[in-house]
Amino acid sequence: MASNETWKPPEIHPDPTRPLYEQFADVIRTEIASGRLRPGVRMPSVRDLAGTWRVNPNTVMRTYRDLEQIGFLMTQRGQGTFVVRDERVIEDSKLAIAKRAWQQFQEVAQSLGMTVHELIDLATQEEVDRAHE
Amino acid sequence: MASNETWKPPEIHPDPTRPLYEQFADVIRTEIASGRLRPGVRMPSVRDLAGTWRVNPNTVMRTYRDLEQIGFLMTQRGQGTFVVRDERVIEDSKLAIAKRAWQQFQEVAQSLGMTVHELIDLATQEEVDRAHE
Amino acid sequence: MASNETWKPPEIHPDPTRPLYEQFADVIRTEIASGRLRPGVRMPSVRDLAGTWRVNPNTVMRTYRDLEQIGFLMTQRGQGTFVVRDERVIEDSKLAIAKRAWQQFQEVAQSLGMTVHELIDLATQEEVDRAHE
Amino acid sequence: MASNETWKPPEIHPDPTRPLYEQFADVIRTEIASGRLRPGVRMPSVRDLAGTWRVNPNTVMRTYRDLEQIGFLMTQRGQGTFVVRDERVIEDSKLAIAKRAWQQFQEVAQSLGMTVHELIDLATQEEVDRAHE
DNA sequence: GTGGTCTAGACCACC
DNA sequence: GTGGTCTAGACCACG
Repeated sequence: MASNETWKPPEIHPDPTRPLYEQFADVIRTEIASGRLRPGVRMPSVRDLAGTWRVNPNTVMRTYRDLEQIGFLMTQRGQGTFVVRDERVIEDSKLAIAKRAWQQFQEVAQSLGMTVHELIDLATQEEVDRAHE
Repeated sequence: MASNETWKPPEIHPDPTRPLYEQFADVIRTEIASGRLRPGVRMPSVRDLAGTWRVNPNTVMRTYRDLEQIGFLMTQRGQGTFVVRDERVIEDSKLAIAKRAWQQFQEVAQSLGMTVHELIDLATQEEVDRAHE
Repeated sequence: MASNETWKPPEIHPDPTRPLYEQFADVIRTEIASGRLRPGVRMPSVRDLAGTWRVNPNTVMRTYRDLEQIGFLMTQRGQGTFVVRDERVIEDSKLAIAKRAWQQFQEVAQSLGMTVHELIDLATQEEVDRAHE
Repeated sequence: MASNETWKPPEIHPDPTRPLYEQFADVIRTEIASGRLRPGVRMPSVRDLAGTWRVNPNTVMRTYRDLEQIGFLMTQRGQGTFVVRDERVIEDSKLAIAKRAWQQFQEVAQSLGMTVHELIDLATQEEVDRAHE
């Protein structure tokens, strides 16, 4: 069932203001989405990855658990943790993430009484006003 | 000097995963941005709002303090807490909120290895996929 | 004992972030130091000044009490409150205030490990650095 | 990643008229500016410093939070609180402190109806007056 | 009456 | 172990 391909964990540059486990999940998600981490590949063991990234194993464990919950990884007891084989599951997960992010963005727009387009315009326009202060 | 308008605090539905004081600040920000809470209006006293929302006064105080620091509210000693009169400050704060929301959205896109346009397309065009289930 | 001269309280523009009684004391001190309020002149009654400035009489009372303590005013029971007659007392008070302000400034300098001259230079130089950001 | 240097908290002599958390922030700011507390050093834990100074942990936490907001400290979740590494941030903060101190000094001068130069002269040349007492 | 400070102590998230 | 949130309640400064 396991693929023989391997995966080389990228270097990390953690932002100390966000939870590590969350940033690690982002990294792995990106690796999967970009195709560098392919369906069916076996993930490094929690201990190995924790060693590579010089962090507490509990932190990596939490990352794996979260990625399992959103459907990117699956664990087989005694065998290890694998990238989910069915690409459709991954696509569905990406879709769920996209929808959630978009919904949150819409909520901010609504909370400011604006449309999403107005909000994007506001966020991306460079402040000309500041010039004459 | 103070406005005689009043404001009726909306009902709250706290999300247990985020700090109350933060969610309260979001609620008040929304009320201001939407025009329901207008510049110059006096806020309910810390004790009153704490009573209405059934929380500890310190929690409301923390919310008021944070909103004061980012320029939404101002306190007059012994008089109460007021929505800032200067609309420009509010506009500036809206800009900051917009930029933050947009940045978070961009980060999600990046973590999935997509552009923001691709992410928006994905989030808004899911009906096609559902057809073949 | 009382002078027949009178004093017309200036208009005030309170800064809502500082105690009123403190700002009022500043105003009266300035009036005395500038010669507009002369030694021996009888101050308005607490009620009158509170009426003129539209504030709580307790606030004016606190101001008078503080100015009495630093030697600018003196109260004669049943007669009212007067600007101290002896100019030397006022000069001494000014000196005390000056020394205290200067000492505080020196303490800040020391706390930053700088001389007062360096601190003044730092505070008054316009930031050239900011230009290239 | 963290520095191994340590820091011995100085003794404190609280002034009962000012908030403890504010005085604590002043103490720490002084320690940083004077070089006794160096960039990257780990601060004592909230609980430890509260024990050393015999105050409630919440009070120390408030100090740390405020110093974090103005850019002196930074927190790493589960790891502790550290003096910010970037010396530029500290220089900026020093500038802000200098400007504030100078502004307060100017305000005193204004409240006495004097220029800052006259105020400095008055504060530093009092020995002449004393001669004729 | 208003906001603000401080304490004591419980409970949680993170590493 | 770390910091962070929240509560309960006392006490103070201000107007």
